[in-house]
Amino acid sequence: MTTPRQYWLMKSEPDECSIDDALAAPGQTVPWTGVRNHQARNFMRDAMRVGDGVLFYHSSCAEPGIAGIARVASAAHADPTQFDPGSAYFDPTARPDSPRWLLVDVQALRKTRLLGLAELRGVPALADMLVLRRGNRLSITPVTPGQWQAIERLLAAAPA
DNA sequence: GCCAACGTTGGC
DNA sequence: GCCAACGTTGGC
Repeated sequence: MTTPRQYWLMKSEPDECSIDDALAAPGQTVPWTGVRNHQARNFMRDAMRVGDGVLFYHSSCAEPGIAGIARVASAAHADPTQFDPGSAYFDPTARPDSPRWLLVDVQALRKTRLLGLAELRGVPALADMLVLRRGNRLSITPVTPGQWQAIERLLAAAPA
């Protein structure tokens, strides 16, 4: 029995880790540190599998949108920044024997042209995409196979 | 800087 | 368990 491949959108602030930063990292792989939301954490813990597709999204920046394609490269494991008093993500309530916060490693596969929110909102097949919802704040959201294919079609039709 | 949306906190 | 206050997110 094989687990069907799943797809995700993961937000990163490019000031912290852009698609270029991820591609420049050893193995093009970065630890997805700093998730401090239970729902997003639970997606990583309970639903993500190595090899799942990832839309690498730039948020809180001049040009928000999908900036690259990546894959989930590890199972969920403890996010070390929760134990680091010097980190902005330090969580004094987290204990090493029972970490509260998890991360997965994400391997960048390629940079894409920036698919901005206005363009994405113009694609009927993406109308229900969670990241396009008003008030959406969740940093990791599931993407349907149909949405993933629509993104691939957009990129194939206009690669740059 | 503004502000809508939503999560968290804490008094009761 | 309710809910108002507050903090954070994130596009604009």
